[in-house]
Amino acid sequence: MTEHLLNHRMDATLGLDTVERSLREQAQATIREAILSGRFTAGEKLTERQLSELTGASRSILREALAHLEARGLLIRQTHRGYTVAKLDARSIHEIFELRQPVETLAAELFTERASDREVAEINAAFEAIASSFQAGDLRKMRTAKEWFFSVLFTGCRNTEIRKALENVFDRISYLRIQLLNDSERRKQALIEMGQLANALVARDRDAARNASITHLESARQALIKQLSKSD
Amino acid sequence: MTEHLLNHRMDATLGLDTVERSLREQAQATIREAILSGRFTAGEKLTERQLSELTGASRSILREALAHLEARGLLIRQTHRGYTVAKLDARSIHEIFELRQPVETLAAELFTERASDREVAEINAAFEAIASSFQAGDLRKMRTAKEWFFSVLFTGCRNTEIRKALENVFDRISYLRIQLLNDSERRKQALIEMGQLANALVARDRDAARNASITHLESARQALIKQLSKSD
DNA sequence: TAGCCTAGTTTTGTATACAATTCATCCTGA
DNA sequence: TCAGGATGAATTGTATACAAAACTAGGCTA
Repeated sequence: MTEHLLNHRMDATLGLDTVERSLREQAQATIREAILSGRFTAGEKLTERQLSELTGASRSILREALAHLEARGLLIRQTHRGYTVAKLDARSIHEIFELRQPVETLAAELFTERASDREVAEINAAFEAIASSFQAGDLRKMRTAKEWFFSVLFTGCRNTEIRKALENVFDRISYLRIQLLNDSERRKQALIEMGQLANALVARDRDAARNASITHLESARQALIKQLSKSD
Repeated sequence: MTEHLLNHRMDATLGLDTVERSLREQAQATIREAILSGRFTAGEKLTERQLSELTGASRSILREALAHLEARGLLIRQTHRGYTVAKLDARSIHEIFELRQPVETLAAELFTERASDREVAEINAAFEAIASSFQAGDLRKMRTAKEWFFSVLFTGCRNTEIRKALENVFDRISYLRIQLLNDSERRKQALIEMGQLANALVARDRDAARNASITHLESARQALIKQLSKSD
């Protein structure tokens, strides 16, 4: 598959090529992207004026978008004090992983049984995209490729509830992952573990997928905690 | 404990006695309550005028509240066509239970290890409230008591991520539970199963809690599916 | 009579104006 | 010097006005 075709398929899966969206949805997506990409840092205060300039939307639109993102846990609202980007402490991370562990493992298991052959192939392609962006050292691309991988995983497990629950959680930890991946040792380890997961998924081996998922999550959790204790 | 004191503690747990809330939060709560109580039926179209009358809020406020509830999955928005109450088909219910099963079971297990003695006592009180409202045949009170029970469970497991994930899901199936509980045979069965769960939680018996949770969920799932196939 | 078109009404989408609150700054007085 | 408060700017909370799209009903035509 050529690079171009691959990107096209990735965009299709991630829903990046839809054009017709309301102003509110556009604004929402813009703000979300700014947070996930690390342009806004955790705990940062966001004023409506600043966001209005960023998105080009008026305050009515903006405030709807903000209410939406608040409900998703990406923003924190304090009455009369506006919005700040949600911040994660060690405790929140612990809780998130406690939730992810059974849910993501279930998703991997279900994928091995329910995914179409096309999706299995796509998981493989997504993993290769992760590996190649790793080689290139392109962090931005790596995030997108990872999003693609998990998006296919959640689609293939045929359960939108799992998808929704985990997507929310993923949004909130994604900028942490950017920090984390600066640790190149950890990055290499993560790649190996994801490779094991990808292999198990492609082989439709439920038990192996389960084990790989558990291993990967536990190792990611420990690395995050370690990273966090270092930065504090 | 007197009835009065019991209600007081329940209100405290459910956060019903906070007074200072922004108009938006009030409107949000009012609409949410109207949906959960079955006043708005699944699939029903909600016009902004109607909601404005119900909540007394202006459209700005309303639309923020609606965006929030949409993000939580309680409402569906179609561009230029407004909001409708989210509808659940058999497939969605299946997916929800697939997610609930591992998460709620984990919550019960964690509760046995982490809950304070006060919370253990409160779980007991909540279960008694469920049982007594069952005897009285008071559906409204039964829903509140169940909310109380699960609220204590989620608090006691010391994981707000689990709480958030499940609260969303609970909101969306709560009006189904109202329908379901009209089946008095099922209602009796559910009470027995919840009693087993409550006992295990009070005894802090992790394995028993796990088993009771799994049993209860599986049985509730089957009942819901059966009920749903009947009503269609 | 059935189907389609159209005018009018309703509803949603968007922008803006005003009020209330918070925040920053600088001034005063001990 | 500095604690405290007055003042004005900035920001959020709330309401309303106007534009655009969708729905409705009634009449017209085949």
